[in-house]
Amino acid sequence: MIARLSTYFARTLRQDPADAEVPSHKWLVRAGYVRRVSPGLYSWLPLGLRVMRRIEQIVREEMDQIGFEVRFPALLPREPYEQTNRWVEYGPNLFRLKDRKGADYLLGPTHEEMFTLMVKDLYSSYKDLPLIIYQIQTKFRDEARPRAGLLRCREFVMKDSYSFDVDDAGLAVGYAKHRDAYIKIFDRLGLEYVIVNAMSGAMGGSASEEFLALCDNGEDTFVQSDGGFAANAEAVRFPVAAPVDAAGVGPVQVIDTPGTGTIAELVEAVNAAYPRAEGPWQAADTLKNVVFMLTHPDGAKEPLVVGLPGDREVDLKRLAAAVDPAVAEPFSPEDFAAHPALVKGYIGPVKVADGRAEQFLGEQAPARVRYLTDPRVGEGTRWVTGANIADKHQLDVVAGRDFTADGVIDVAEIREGDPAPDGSGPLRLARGIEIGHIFQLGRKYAQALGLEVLDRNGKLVTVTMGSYGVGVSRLVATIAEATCDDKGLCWPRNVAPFDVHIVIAGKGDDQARAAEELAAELDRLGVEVLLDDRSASPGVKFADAELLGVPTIVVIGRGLADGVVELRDRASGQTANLPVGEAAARIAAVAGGD
RNA sequence: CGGGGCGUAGCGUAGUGGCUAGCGCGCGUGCUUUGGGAGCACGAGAUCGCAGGUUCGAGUCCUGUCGCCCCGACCA
Repeated sequence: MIARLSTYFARTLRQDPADAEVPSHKWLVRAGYVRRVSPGLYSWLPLGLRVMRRIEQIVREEMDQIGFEVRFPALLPREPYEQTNRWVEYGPNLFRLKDRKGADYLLGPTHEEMFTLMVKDLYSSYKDLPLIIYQIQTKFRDEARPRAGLLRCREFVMKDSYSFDVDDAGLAVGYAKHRDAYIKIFDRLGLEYVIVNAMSGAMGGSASEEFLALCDNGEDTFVQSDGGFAANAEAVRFPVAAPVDAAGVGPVQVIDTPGTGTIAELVEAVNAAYPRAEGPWQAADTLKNVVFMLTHPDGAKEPLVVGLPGDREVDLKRLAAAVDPAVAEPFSPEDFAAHPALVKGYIGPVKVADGRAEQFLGEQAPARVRYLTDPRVGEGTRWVTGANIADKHQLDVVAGRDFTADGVIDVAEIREGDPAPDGSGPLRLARGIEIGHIFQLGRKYAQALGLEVLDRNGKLVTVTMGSYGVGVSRLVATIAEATCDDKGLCWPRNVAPFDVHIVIAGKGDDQARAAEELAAELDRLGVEVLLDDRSASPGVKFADAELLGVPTIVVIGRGLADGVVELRDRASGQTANLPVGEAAARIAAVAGGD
């Protein structure tokens, strides 16, 4: 096809929109691909739609290799979501509405229920399985804070698919098929990405993995080692430190440390009053004990003390993942008032009474408080820590000798250079955009909705499921983010809105005629052409061509007198002159077509 | 929900309580121009987010309200 810019429904902006923060958002708006309607809601202009459709098509082609495309309504009745309890569980993120009769509806945030019910409707035997079905459809989530343009929206296009199997082995196969399909999709899109474990170690192996496109503007933090380890920062679990010999360590000593509510003050005070032979005390020699108030799903409240080396902070996101489904909040002044045994700034696991050290936090605490320690607090490690008395700390508190924690909690911040849990080298921290997620769901939805089939013994078994998502509209922004430069967008060939952007850079009739002829010839060769036939000056047209990001730009201008047109590669900036007679064939060879 | 910032033409913005709200881009008409965001002339386009209030007089001050952006909380 040939599209003419003089009449094309698009408008480029010369200045950055005031509300655009990330590059993808800025360029997509400036180049006339999308418009913001409201926070998290975007309208798609022809250029943007063409890119999204091409991405969608790549996703579809790979999904068709493993499953069947279907489509459900976006507007859904409450009932199925009631059955799986998600009408309640999904909480405020669910868009809810009523029809004229007052019946409850929702806008689908994801479609497990509908897929499960459709399979239940059609299938009833193990012989029908395995099955993979998918849809590419608009999803709605009332995000607390939409952000970063198209990266986090309230309405977005997602490919969601679901696998159905009689047993766990089958589920593993469906999961692996999706993993492979996603690798093909993201490779075809030219994205740099990592596959990270999304869940905490307890669940084990491959139950859930995320595909994260590398991007500094991404919302997810992940860690990576040269040895191949990769995980979501929330999901990393470090091994507990091996026991060390503490035989030579003297008994716990209580020391005076007035006014040392923070680790920095403590380290300074201890160095001044109790210098040691091995060199100055460091923050890492202290055992910091941080209190949180947990709220369990049933509403019950419980204090939790986390013990970790004093040079580390608690990472609140890692904490949230570790205590899920409970919710952790910092201990408030009221909480401290209600728990006088916990002396703010001086909390420790040991109490010294009559010269004897005894367990305080954990088992023997007066009002039992759960005490969990960082994996670095291994048996035999020796610490400076709070004495549970205002203005007093303790020296030579040894883990395992003087106290035993109730367990391990790995919520300390991860630092660049920390060793990978599997020994594969130092970790690097990086950010990514979640573009895909694969997840072994299990039987939750099948059970709730009664999806059972007869097995080969004639016995009813509940089907096991997987759910798998790709953020299609998010991919538009992700690719833009990954490929744009200081001039604008720069699309990979297989998702670009057009194959070739022809700029008429001269005012002469011959140039316009040559451009039209070239466009027509390219069109015959199956190349999709955007022809800038506007009467604007060349500078405007060059700038717009770079802004729009079509990978191949052809300039027909002053070179025409010498019988050549100019071929420019948007990404590399390289240019070449082509004889007019050969131009169409040579351009079609680089720019593709049918 | 907490913190910070901002609402003036399609976009980007200026505007000590005082004349008819200014500028750039974009838009229309005409002439000139055409290889890196052209020039000249004329022109259209704004109930200054909304509602109250103070004042002889409010874009400007006060109160309320709505909306937007960023950080965090929350959330896939």
